[in-house]
Amino acid sequence: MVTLKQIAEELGISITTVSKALKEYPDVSKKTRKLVRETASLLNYKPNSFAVNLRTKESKTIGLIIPVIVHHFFSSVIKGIISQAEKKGYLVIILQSDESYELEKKQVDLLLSKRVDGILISLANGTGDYKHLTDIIEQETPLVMFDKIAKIVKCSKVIIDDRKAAYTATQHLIDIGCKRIAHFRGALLPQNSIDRFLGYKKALLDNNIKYDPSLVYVNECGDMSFEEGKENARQLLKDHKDVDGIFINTDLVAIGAMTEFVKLGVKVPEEISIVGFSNWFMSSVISPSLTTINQPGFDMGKNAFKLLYKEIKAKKQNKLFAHKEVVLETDLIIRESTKTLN
Amino acid sequence: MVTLKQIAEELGISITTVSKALKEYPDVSKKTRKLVRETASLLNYKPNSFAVNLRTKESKTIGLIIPVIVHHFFSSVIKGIISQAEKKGYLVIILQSDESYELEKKQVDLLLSKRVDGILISLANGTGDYKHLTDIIEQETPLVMFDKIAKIVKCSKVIIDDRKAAYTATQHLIDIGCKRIAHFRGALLPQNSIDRFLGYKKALLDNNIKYDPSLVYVNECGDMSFEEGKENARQLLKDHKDVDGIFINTDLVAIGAMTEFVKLGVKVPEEISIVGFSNWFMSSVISPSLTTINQPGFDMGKNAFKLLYKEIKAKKQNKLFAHKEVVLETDLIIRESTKTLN
DNA sequence: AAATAAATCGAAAACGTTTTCGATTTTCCG
DNA sequence: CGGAAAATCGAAAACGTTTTCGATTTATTT
Repeated sequence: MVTLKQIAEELGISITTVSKALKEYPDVSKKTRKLVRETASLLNYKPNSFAVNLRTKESKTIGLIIPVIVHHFFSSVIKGIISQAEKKGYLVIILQSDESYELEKKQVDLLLSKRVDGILISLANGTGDYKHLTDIIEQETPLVMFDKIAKIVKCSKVIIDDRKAAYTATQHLIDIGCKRIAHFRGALLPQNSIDRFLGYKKALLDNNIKYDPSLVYVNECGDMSFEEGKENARQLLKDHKDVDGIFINTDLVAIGAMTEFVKLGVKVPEEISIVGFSNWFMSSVISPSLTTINQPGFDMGKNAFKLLYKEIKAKKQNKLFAHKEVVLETDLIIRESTKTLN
Repeated sequence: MVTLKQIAEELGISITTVSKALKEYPDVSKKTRKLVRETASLLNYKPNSFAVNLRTKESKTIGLIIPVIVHHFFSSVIKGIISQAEKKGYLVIILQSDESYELEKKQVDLLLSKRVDGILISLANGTGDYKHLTDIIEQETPLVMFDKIAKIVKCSKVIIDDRKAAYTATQHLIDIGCKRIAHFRGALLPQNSIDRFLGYKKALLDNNIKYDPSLVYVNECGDMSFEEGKENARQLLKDHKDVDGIFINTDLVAIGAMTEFVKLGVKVPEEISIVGFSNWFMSSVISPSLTTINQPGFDMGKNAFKLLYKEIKAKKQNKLFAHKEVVLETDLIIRESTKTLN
């Protein structure tokens, strides 16, 4: 591996000059600048990034922690982050928390000890304590949270308006004539889950529909899976014969439920209308296709990195940066799983 | 940020001793070892990884280049790689080539200049030149390729037996009575595409079915998308009225084709049987569900990292390591899109 | 108690870069 | 041609760690 020293010896000049020449310091004459550039590329010189990192105290690398990777929404987010990071010359290290608080804590420690320039995180469902996050902030490592956030933690965030989106979804069910609307809410803790539930509830109340807690299905230790949807669907049929609409936290769960309904002879949307959440690609190709809320994963990733980048830049210049909260637009995509009743 | 120096000053001993104490050198007394450990954790000492990298010439970080991220198979591979890397204390930087040779080359350069400890790669469809790969090997950076490989390049590989899998898929169509079997092969270049095509062809010949090139649909600049499947399906109906079975390179394309057939009133599997490839989760929940070849993404990721790890370890010990080629098992999953004709 | 062996420590170099600041050279102008 | 100003260069410190090897201390033996 060729170093500055070798180039210097080759040309009979000092390491300093070589370094400055390569960084186009006005300090060194055009002639030597050119000379250095040429022999550098001739020898195929590549700066030793380990040394650069040590010297500059930055690695142009950020860390990303997400609950799951094999997931349409999250992999879209990853893509958004990476594509944006690339533009600014940053690399991204990906870790997954597997929806476990303990693992999430460990991954944060790992990233901090690796001294990444910043951290992007979407919380695990089980995360209720935020010490590991405030630790990041205390160490002055830029942090931005996206999608599954903790409102308390003081940092930039990029989210959607879950409450509004859930309201829209529920209102749609009401508009097409549903009278008994259930909700599969997933876990209890995550902010999204809370907000979507609140949106659902508010839509009911605004339309003078009595809120019935027994219509809300919680899966405390759930994994938002296909199976979870099937189980909830079976349980729902046992508990309530009169439900004619369901707003479900996630497309995958919704698809599981729909599959189970079809299997048990319950017609969707004729007997039960279903609205999902996230707009997984899958939802558009199954039959019946799923009405859902579009959640812009790629955009969310892009915006998350952009915010992080601003924080990193501000920190480098010792400026302080007012944390921002970006709220992305969602929209209702009406497909075959919901139909006006008559 | 606390350094070895600060601990040394705190205890009135040398930096050397502190460093050795923390690494449990037998060289330093148990008493001072304990003392150092305690004050280190008291001061919340974290070794500066930049300095460690520079000194040890390794970063415990590997690079991963894949064609696409938002993709069931590839995201499974990512998960497999990350989970295995974590066990060995490695972090992974992910880059995507977006199926572009140019971008792939750029990403390789990036990783090499970042001096990652090793590189994992699955080739872009357009990659026909391998200079960038041999460059990696020449620089003595461990390299292993997976799934979309170049046979010529001398390095460890983990793949499936695409030819055999395609043969099995085609044989299944023949077994259920199909006489005119088409093939959507995707791009021309990738090894998988070639092998799957050869498997298809061999199955036909072994069963005394004449191979008809006009039944093979190539999408040179295709993206293996849902849309591609729809287009091919339409074209096929125009070209050939008598086709009763199709073996399709990828599930997503297969699902696109199936959707189009249903839309155009062609019954699957009654009129045309379809076999896909990869076993995307989606394939099990659509209707009709898709017969396909299961491709073990997670396992492939795990094995790829394991091989890379062996190469990295061998390199550190200056041993040479005979490149290995791991071939993973696949299996045919029969679902509703194929049915015995009568 | 002296001689030897064993245990424990630390000075210093090295990894390769960046940057400050002083030194030297060149240019320019009267 | 002399002097000041501008242009060009390089010595050296610093980033924080690891490791070699010699020095010092302690323990052991005769």
